[in-house]
Amino acid sequence: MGLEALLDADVLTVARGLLGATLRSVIGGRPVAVTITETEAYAGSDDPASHAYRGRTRRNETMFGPAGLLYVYRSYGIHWCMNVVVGVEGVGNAVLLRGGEITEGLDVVMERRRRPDQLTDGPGKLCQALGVTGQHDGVDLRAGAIVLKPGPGVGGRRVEETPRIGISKATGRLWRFVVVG
DNA sequence: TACAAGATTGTCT
DNA sequence: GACAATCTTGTAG
Repeated sequence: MGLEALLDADVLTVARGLLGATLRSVIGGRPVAVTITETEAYAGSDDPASHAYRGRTRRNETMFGPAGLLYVYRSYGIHWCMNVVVGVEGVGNAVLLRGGEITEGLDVVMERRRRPDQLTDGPGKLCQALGVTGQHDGVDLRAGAIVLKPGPGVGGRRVEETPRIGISKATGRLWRFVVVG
């Protein structure tokens, strides 16, 4: 599936479809690329766990923009988390990127993160690895410092569906997708 | 205007 | 396993 078609699909379909896709950033002249292995879907006004549930605010404004934008927000005042905005403009659907495997720029990531282990096994770490911060909120993922391109898929690996992490509402929804292995 | 809670992570015990 | 760090939003007074 091409990127355009994927971004137009249902948020759950996109969350699953982004597994195996490549996310590449060139920030400060240093390229880093990862294969996405973990995502979570957030469905705007229909989802009590979503930032967009209570309507549009200054912070989540990007979520209501057109599909293909990057929504970056600050978590617990310290970390950055990134989402891919999907669906129709004005709805507030987005897919949170939680984890990936580094395929390019490993040395850059090692330098950015103090610990050599656990490089990209969480949303905050993934952002730090790629060099993504709040100044990248709202950038277009088709062209710019950060580019998203659909991959060949997850291959033969199994995909797990589990409840989302770190939320207290709507935990019954299996909207987290993880590539096993 | 004040305060509690949150899509987290790193450090200390 | 517990807790601090630190900022934005929503709700209460």
